[in-house]
Amino acid sequence: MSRTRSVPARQPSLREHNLALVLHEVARRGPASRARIAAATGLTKATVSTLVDTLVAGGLLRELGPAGTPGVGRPGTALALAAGPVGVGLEINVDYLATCTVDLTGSVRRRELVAEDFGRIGPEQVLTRAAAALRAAVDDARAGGGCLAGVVVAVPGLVEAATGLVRLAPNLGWRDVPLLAEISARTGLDGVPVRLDNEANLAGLGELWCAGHARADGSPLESFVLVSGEIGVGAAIVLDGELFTGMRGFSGEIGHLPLAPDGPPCRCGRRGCLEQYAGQEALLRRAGLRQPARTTTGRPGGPVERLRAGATAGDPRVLAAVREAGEALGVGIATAINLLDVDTVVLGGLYALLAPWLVEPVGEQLDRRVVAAAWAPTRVVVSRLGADGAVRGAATHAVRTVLEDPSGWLTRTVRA
Amino acid sequence: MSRTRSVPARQPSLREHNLALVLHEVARRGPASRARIAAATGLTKATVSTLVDTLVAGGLLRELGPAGTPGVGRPGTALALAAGPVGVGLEINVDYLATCTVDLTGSVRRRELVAEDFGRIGPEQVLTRAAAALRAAVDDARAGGGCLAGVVVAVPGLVEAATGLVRLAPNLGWRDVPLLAEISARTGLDGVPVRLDNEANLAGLGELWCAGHARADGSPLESFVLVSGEIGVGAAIVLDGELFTGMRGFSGEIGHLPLAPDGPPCRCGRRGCLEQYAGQEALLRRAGLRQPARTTTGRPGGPVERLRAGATAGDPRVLAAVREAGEALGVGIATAINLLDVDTVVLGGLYALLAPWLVEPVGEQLDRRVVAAAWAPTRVVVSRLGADGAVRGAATHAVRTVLEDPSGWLTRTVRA
DNA sequence: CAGGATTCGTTCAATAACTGAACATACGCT
DNA sequence: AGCGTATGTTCAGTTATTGAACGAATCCTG
Repeated sequence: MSRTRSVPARQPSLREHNLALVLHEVARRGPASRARIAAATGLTKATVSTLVDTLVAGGLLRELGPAGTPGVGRPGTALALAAGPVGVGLEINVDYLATCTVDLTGSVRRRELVAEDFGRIGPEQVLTRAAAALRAAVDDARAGGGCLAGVVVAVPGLVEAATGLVRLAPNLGWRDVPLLAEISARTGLDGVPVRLDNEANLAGLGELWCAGHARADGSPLESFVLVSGEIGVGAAIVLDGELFTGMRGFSGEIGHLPLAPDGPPCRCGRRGCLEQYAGQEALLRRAGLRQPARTTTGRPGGPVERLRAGATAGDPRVLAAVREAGEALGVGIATAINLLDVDTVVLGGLYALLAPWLVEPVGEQLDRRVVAAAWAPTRVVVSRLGADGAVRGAATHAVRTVLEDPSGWLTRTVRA
Repeated sequence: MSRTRSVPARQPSLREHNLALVLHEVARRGPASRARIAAATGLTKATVSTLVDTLVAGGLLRELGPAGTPGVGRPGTALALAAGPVGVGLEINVDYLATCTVDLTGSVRRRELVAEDFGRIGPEQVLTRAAAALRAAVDDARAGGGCLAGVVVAVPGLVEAATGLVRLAPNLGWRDVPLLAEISARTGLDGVPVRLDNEANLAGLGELWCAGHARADGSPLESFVLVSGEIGVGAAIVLDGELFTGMRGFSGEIGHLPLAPDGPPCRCGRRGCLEQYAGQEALLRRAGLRQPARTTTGRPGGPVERLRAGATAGDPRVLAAVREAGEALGVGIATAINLLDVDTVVLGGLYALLAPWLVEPVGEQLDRRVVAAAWAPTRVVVSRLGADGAVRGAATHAVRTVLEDPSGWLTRTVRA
């Protein structure tokens, strides 16, 4: 936001701002007439009319025809988001590859999931498969007449968005992989913006945009921390409806929070990290379940399902392990909340599946450890997208650029 | 920033933005001619001229007369910040009360410090003294012809900026004190905006604006975490030149980060909190120095000075205590950095005074525990304002509102 | 020392975009 | 059928930036 400050505001800046304002209004509150939009935004009916004209001409809004709303007065013609441009999300994970195509309205146009163990084969081959899957999604989108707004790739690990590098993805066995360059080279998507982000971060955005969470007063949930349990433990920080990525995109690394100086040894070289209590492998080990090949969240028959089944059946070892994980997680989340002062925690990934057994121990720790708990009560909710969050978030993130800057999008597509 | 999105941009919005742009340019890079400002901001010379006219008329800029810069071409007339409006900061602390008056250029007009033990007397009396000190500062500022832009009050504790309440200030023994209302009632400053914030937060802003820190490449330091050691341990989070306060202003509570489940008991009811290793009282106790009356940072002859003297003299108990505090602090800071991904830590308050003995252990822990350390090296620097930070930050914060929104300031002062 | 080169700041017509009011349109109600 | 009401468009008016032209002030050069 400070970046905006250093750029001059010319006349067209007004237009840009107000176009986005109108489009956002429709996106948030659904179809509405010009008059209603004017009232809601504070713009004049006249202005809204001209803005709507350019948005309709640009394929971002469409008229629904005379509204059937009964009432006195001339009925307005409702305006809704046009399907218009689409965004594509690609998720590369340990044991599957997923793509997702989403249009402006947020509806999913296409989903694909390729299951395969990617922890075993090298980055080269994974990237080839990923590029093929992406290519298929893009071709399909274009065949369907959609204009491609962008692509966002989700990877579990330490991701440097600015350079497009995957710095460290322990579960994939990657280190300093130039993912963006490789993907671009293998798909040849010229002119299409391709971005990269952490899987937990994108799951956070998915939860923000696609899950329809609401606070107690009905307003949308716009600030929260999503903790995502996989092999590691990651967190997405969403503040005022925006993802907080940190200076280089490395925010939310909560997995190696030290809990006990003499706890179990961690692969990071220290002891007693959160991951050693609440990570997937630790959880399985402590629950007494056999350690299988590395697998992520919630495949049927997978290890997490067995964990869930054990908990449901009342297996005392499983219940104890999950409770301990919940307590450890609660300590970690309390630390994050003390630092960030957000009031909502979303349990994601693995934790969404184990939520029934986690909510209580987590909540207990929060009540005990959040310094401002007396004045700022915290809420624990469960992810509604589960393992889908990251791809959904990625695809929506891609198409959302149009919503954020319709003016830029319009000029770009007119040029092309 | 999302808040801005929901408001229509009218014609005057351009003016507001560009006025701020021009004023910021002068504030950041010092006196400059109209032509230079135009080049730097990207605005036209014509536009800059009219903007400068209104800023000069409003008393925010002044002409320095023909510039003596040698060179071909007609010399420009340099424009500099006018002293113009002033901001007043008031700090209420455990053993002193401080006020500070700062003008637009950032220079301190007046400082006052009243030493007294405020931990012993109730809020009522403290507020009366504080109001008197504030009243004196305001009267003095007005007598000097300055127009008062605002007042900011700094308090060590959990502060709810939105309501003006001090929720919890353990060192003062306060709980749910309606500070803003009380101060307003006792000073009768009608029409002057009075705000409230946490002492550590304001020290962070002081460091941001008044200390002239620079990164390795010479650019100003705009993202950092300031850890401030007093009786408790607090942190200010500054991101992209803006203070991050959290949803309700409770961010940065790092003092009760759990380090060891079986560590020394803490007044919060749990064990092994950071405060029990790195807080002032714990530090004194562990160093084997007598526990005196509660006193804050760095009064000559005070306990912190004795600590410093002990370390300088090489007292092994003191050195061991300080090193342990540094290690504990390092763990806490590493946690914050893993979550936030900032690259600089500022040691403030007590820690600024003990910095020579802290930098090494803190740095060691950061190298070991920051997950992204290999790609995102962290830097530890020392506060340059020390105990002055909070008042300076508060006063500057007050006057900075004018810099952020000159247009609003101009209309407000014309009305008055 | 006169003329050219160069940079600074102002003036003025042109342009972009929002506003407000007036007006035509379309519907429900009596 | 006619009135009241809400919608959407048209048009003149206002605000603020732009671009180009111009006078002003200084340095450099022959």
